[in-house]
Amino acid sequence: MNTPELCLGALLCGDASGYEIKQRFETIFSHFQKASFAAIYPALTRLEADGLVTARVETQQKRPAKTIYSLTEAGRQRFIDALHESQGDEIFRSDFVLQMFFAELLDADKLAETLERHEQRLRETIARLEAVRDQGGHSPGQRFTLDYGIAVKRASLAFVEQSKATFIHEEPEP
Amino acid sequence: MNTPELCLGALLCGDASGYEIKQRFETIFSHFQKASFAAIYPALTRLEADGLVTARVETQQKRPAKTIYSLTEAGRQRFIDALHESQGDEIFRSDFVLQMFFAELLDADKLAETLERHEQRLRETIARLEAVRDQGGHSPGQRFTLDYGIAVKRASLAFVEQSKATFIHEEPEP
DNA sequence: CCGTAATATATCAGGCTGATATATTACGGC
DNA sequence: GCCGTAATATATCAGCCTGATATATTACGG
Repeated sequence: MNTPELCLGALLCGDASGYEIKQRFETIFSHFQKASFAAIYPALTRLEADGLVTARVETQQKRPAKTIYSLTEAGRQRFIDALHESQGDEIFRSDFVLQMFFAELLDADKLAETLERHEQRLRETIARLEAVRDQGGHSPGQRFTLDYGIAVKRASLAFVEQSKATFIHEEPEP
Repeated sequence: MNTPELCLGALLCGDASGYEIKQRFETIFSHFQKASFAAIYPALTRLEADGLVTARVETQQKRPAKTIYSLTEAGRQRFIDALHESQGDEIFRSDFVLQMFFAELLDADKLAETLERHEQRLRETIARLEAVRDQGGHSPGQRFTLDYGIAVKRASLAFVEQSKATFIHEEPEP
């Protein structure tokens, strides 16, 4: 899915400004999609021109004015169509795994740091997803995405923990 | 890591043409990195200009001539430096998870197909990684990347299998 | 003999990221 | 009361990258 289609999906969760759509990418979608402001704002302009969203300006007392976008019925249908046509493609790219591929070229110190840093990031991600899950109020689909993320990250963490012994050989204190 | 740096890594596994480097991205690196021809060829030209690789043309009896690239010592050192400086960033983007997030908007048929298609892809990926692993001859680091991929994909598969019942309600035959 | 696949390189349009810029307000510290 | 930092809100640009497409040659199966 490209950024315009993803914006339609974000707006399915409720009317929002470009800034608020970006926030949705960084919260509810954060573990499986992302988009930058530089992709979102032009996408919204284009979607409005195509009649898939409508825009209204909202002036705020204590904040800059914002342009709120709403899905039109055509926009809603377009997103549902895109969801049905999607092939469910996944992209995984990892510099961590690349580092491990060439583990023999890393200093012992750097290798240990790489593994521990990755472990820590996995723990943080798991904790964050669990916190969101435990807030409750999710649809079965939303719940699936959280539990799926947690299951996968836990498996990664377990594997890294278990592999540490193979790669890190503690030097005795001098 | 950007494409030029990744090409240096690919060349660490032995001299290669642009075409052969692409093949390495599709085999040994396939489960954690990727790059297209349109990124690889300009990268190699640039790396040669920077003295990080050398090029030689090799004419073949039964194939078009190819330009073989070799790492220079500077190129080797540059890659090792990049490996040490890398923050081990990971990118995961999944249209499958997006489909599940909005599972309620999918037809029952499409939802079942989405889950089964994803299951099948996971099984294929696991089988491919296991086949490579079972060929043997890998360094500990390479072995780690294969086992890590297998562990993560198995966890994904187990979770999807277990979740199917929640989302797919078999209609009795009419 | 024909079509398809593999080898080998190259390029282009378009999409996206990361960085940067601008303006406003809120808030904590001193 | 002042200053810096953070959050809100939008916008733009260079540069990188993908997907598609093009070209030429050879191998192979039907």
